[in-house]
Amino acid sequence: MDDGQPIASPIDHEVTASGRKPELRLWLRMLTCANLIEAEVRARLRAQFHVTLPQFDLLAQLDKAPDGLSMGELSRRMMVTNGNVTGIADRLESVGMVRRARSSGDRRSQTVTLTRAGREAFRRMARAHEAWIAELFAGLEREDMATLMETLGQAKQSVRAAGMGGNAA
Amino acid sequence: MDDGQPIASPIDHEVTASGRKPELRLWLRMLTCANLIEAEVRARLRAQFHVTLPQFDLLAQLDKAPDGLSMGELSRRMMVTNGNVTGIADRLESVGMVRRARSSGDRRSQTVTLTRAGREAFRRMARAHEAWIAELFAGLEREDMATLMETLGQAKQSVRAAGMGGNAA
DNA sequence: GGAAATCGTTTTAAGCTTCAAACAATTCCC
DNA sequence: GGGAATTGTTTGAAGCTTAAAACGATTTCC
Repeated sequence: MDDGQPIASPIDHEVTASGRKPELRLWLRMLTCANLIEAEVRARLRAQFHVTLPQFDLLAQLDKAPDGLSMGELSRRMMVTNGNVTGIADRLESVGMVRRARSSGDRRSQTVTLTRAGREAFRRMARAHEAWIAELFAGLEREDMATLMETLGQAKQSVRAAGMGGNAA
Repeated sequence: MDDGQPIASPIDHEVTASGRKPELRLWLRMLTCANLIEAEVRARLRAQFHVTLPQFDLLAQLDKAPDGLSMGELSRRMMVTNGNVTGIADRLESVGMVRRARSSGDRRSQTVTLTRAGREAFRRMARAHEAWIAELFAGLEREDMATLMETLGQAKQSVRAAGMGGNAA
């Protein structure tokens, strides 16, 4: 046989974080938490639907845009590079989940749409996905969820502010 | 020139999340937040130290283990697959940041250690990294940080419990 | 002592990701 | 109208990631 260790769970940076600044510990905890969930979702998408997480993300964008999206628009919405979208769309197209067609107005542009099969498959996945997430957070008090939502919102704002100010043009 | 859109920030799944279960919205918010920070750190590590995030993670593990670690132990601590560590260590070795040596006791095993240069470089990075994180969270109230830390801890527990029960052997 | 199982690591194939460069079509602007 | 800049997409190179298979060394256990 082999010894392969199938699913390697995500990084638990936290074990490492004893005598450090509280910001760092907070970051490591958030990262661990997000990685745990992401790994779980990724594994289930793969096992139950034979799709990768980025593929699921792309399908989700298209599902919300009945008229389809251009590659560039997809790239913006998913917030990954253009080249990245090209590859993901290629694979989804080769499986018949999406279709690409030259846009009428602008011949540079391609419009990507869900095929019927793609939409049906995605709907099934989305239902399951929503249930998984609820399941993963089931151990959380109603109130804690609200608190988390709120404080994460503040964190997000803080990060965006700092990221802009400290970095961008 | 070219048109390349350099840094593509991480996915803001949130825009997409209106009429959904609160768990889903919470998850999307957490993901956005983590992605924003990760992208920022990744970009800064690259720009200022010419290192990738996984490389930084590996160095961090070694820095805390003065006697070095085996490949397998690194893999466990970083919680990624063995093969993954092989590649990251290869690259760090080729740049002279780490060294690999056959273990004395067990000839299957390799012990990876930081070189002097590797350790010095890492220390510089770690200092900067800690400051970046503090900077990114600077907009957060002291109290909110504590709350986040606490509720994220609960979330982590919930996820781990569900991940196990719902999935593993 | 030797076959079988296990363990530590690397390799391989497939996919994701970025940045940068290349191309083509379009728009700007004179 | 025609050259220059811009825009939409793809391609290429490098690195990360996983799962699965391959290998060698070691341990187990008869």
